[in-house]
Order: sequence, then structure tokens, then C-alpha cells
Amino acid sequence: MPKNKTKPISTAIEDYLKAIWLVAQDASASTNDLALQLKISAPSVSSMLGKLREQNFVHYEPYRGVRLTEKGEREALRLLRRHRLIETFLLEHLGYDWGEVHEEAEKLEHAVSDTFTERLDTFLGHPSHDPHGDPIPTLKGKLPVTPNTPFAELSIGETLKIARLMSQDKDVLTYLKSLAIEPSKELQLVKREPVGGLVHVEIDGAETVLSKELAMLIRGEVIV
Amino acid sequence: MPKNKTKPISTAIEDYLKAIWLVAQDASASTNDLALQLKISAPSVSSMLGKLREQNFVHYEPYRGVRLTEKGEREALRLLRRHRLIETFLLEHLGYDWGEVHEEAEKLEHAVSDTFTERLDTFLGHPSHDPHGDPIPTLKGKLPVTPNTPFAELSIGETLKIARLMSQDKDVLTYLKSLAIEPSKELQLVKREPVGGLVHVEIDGAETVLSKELAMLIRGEVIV
DNA sequence: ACTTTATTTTAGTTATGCCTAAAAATAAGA
DNA sequence: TCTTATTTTTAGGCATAACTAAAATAAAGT
Ligand SMILES: [Mn+2]
Ligand SMILES: [Mn+2]
Ligand SMILES: [Mn+2]
Ligand SMILES: [Mn+2]
Repeated sequence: MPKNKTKPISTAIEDYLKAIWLVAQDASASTNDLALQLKISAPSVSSMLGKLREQNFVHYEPYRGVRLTEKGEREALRLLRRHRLIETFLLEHLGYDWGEVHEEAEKLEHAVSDTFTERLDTFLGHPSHDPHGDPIPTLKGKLPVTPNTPFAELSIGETLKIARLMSQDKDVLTYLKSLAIEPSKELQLVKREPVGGLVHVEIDGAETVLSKELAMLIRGEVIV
Repeated sequence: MPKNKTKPISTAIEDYLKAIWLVAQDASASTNDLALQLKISAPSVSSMLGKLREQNFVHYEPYRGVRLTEKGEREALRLLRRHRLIETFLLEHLGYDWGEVHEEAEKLEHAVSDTFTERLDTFLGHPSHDPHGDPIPTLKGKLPVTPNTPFAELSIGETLKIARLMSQDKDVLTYLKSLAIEPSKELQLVKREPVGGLVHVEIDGAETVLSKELAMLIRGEVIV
């Protein structure tokens, strides 16, 4: 008789699955990428990948990279849902700022039950995106579509309805907020510097300048 | 040179300290008591007690029971504060009922930071007691005083202002709630059965009967 | 006091999940 | 292609925290 015992999913495994999902959206992730992302040594990662394969969370051949199975992706998205709902709660109801949120959510995501998650979802009003526009996976594991055009790619005179700020970095998010650059706001491209990629933008009637890097992080939909 | 490295307090250690606090309020706790309370085998408990002593969380001599040091009690109360604030949040804001609350809090209490705890405390309006009247330790580790006279000890005609329901049991709490017996309510002793200890009580103008056991769980302060 | 019972500790194992050092495989450069 | 550098895996260890079986101690019963 085959041992068909379903082992519990540990905190460590959950974090690996999420890391693989983040690092290898479509392609496959390398051991090193994951070691970097998780701040764990490469040998430890290598060993864990073997265990993840045994439990059918990933496709993995030594030396050839790793990607999630359907089962693995389901778990990754379930964790991501918890993470982003928790972040939303911390920011909107407990007065957290961007520097503190992620670290707290990184721990809490492993401790909350499905019941908690769905009650929190209701409490928050079933948000589709977190406060900086990251899509919150649904209970069924679907990712709500999110306009994704980088502001950096607009033509002069065009306006972007901001949907998302593609950064986890406290300083970046705080800085953008200080410029009123937030999801649902509208941002117009006024002028582009010939060299260096600096862009002049208008938001709320005021004009500012953004680096090319920042302009790449601002995503949304071009309007009229 | 003495190794003076302060080790992190694990989830397991936290639960042991809380269990010792609960089991041995003033006296000392036996290995067996703790094994029962924690649902862990006696040998495991015995071994952990040794480690707790090494780290100065407890006074412990083999075969002679265990009690918390000041350091141990501080940690126990810090955890209890987290536990009770979390339970309050679950009950008052997420629509949990008594059957679900404790299990969720038992896990979350280990995952939340001090920052989270104090922000939650603010969010909840700095409650001194949780919804069934258990005192919430303060940030400084003080337990707010809580009237503790059992209803069972009243004389005929006396009234108890309910402060606390001394039970963790879902069925008990749900049943009492169904009778409108809750903290801050007033409960009068109408009559006592000569045998068996049944008591007739009046609350909100209605009359009911309570067993002696239940009457012992209802604590508060005798008024006028 | 002596014997039986109950409690508690010791001994030995197991499972996770991390680490460093060394070996092996792959990728890059001459 | 051959050599060097990088990446990844293997080997060996350690810490935590649980378990069962057996031994030791303490408590109760006669
Ligand atoms: Mn995050
Ligand atoms: Mn995490
Ligand atoms: Mn509780
Ligand atoms: Mn706990």
C-alpha cells in the first residue's frame, strides 16, 4: 500500500512556494535566485527543492531550475492572498506605514486560518487590489487583471491612470506618495529630457520630474 | 568568558510559560499538569523544563515542580496580553463566535509584533478586559483587578454585577449568552433549591434556573 | 516497613530546516 | 577546445522540539 499521507505545509515551504512564484512568473527559477530572495544559503535551497518535488509542489531536475506545479501555484496564491489582505488591513486600519507592513505580513501570513482570511476579506470590503495596486488573488486562485503599462513608455501629452506601484521598497513608496503619485490618480507626461531619461510630469495640476527608474515602476492604463 | 547570548523566545517556550502561569497561579505546577494542559508527553515537558531553567524563565528542581521567575512571568503576561487582545478583535470585529476564537488566537499570539499589539490595543480602544471578562495584562505587566465573587455564594435577594465568566468552553459561553448572562449585566438570586444546588435567578426581568457549577463560573461584585 | 502504584526523568529516535566545506556539474573566456 | 570561474549539489553537522520505552524516584496502601 502506498503511503499517501498528506503532510502539513510548513511555514518554510509556504515561503519557498511564494518565492518561486515571485521569481519565476513564467520561466523557471534558479537555486541562486531563490537563495537570494529568501536569504537562505544555496545548499539549503537545493535540499528543500528536493523535498518540494517529492511532495509535488514543483517540477525540478537538479541543475535545471524549478517551476511550480499547479498544486504549488495554488498554495503560492493562497499565501499571497493572505499576505496582501493582511497588508491592506495594517495600512488602512492599524496605521502602519510602508516601512513596517511587509515584515509583519511576512510572519502573520503563516499564522492566519482560512476562516480568518475570509472574515478579514469581508471586513475590508473584498478589495481586489492592495493599497499600492498589487492584485489580491481571489479565493479560487485567480489574479484580477491589472493595467500594467509603465509610465515610462507613454508619448508626450499622454496620461496614465495609475493602477499600481511596482515596488516593495519603503523609501520609493513613501517618496511617490509624497508626490501624490498613488493608485487611481492620473499622471500626464509633459516632456522628456533628451538624455538620462528624466521625465517631466503633471499630477493634480502640479509639475515634477521623475527618474526613468521611477517612471518604470508606475503602471496603469493610458487614457484618452 | 561567559556565553551571554540571549536566545530568541520560541513559540514553544511562549506556550510553556503561559501554561505554567495558568496552571500555577501561586503554587507550583507539576510536570503532569503541564503535559495535560499542553497536550504534550510528560518526557517532552520534563526536558523542556530543564531548558527553561537554563534560560532563567523558571525555578525548577527535578521532581519538585516548577514556577515562573520574574523574567518568566513577564513573558507569560506579554503573551497573555497578545492573546486576549486578539480574541477581543476576533469577537468584536471579525464576527467570530466563541468556538473559533481561542484556537485562532493560540497561533496568532506568536506571530504578532509588539508594534502590532499596541496598534491593535489602540484600535480596540484600550480595553481592560476581553469580552468574557478576563483581564488583559497591561503593557507593563499589571493585571487589572477584576471583581471575583462567585454568584453561587450570594445570599437570597442579593444581586451580582457580572464581571467575568470563568470558562473557556464554547458551549458554556454560548449557553450563558443565550440567557443574556454577560459581563456588565446584573443578576439577582431569587431562590435556592434545598438539594442539588440549583439556583433561581432573575436577569432583565426574566427568571431562569442555573446549576451550581454554572453559578460558580459567574463572577462579579455584589451590589446594593 | 514493605510493596504496589503513580509520577517523573533518562535514554535513544525522529523530523524539520538551517549551516559550512568540499565535490561535481555547468557556463564562460582564451 | 581547454581552462577557469560560477553555480549547484553532496556530505556532514547542529539546534529545536516532539515521541516511545525503560529506569528512577516519590507517593500511597496495607
Ligand atoms: Mn509585502
Ligand atoms: Mn512569510
Ligand atoms: Mn483564549
Ligand atoms: Mn499559543
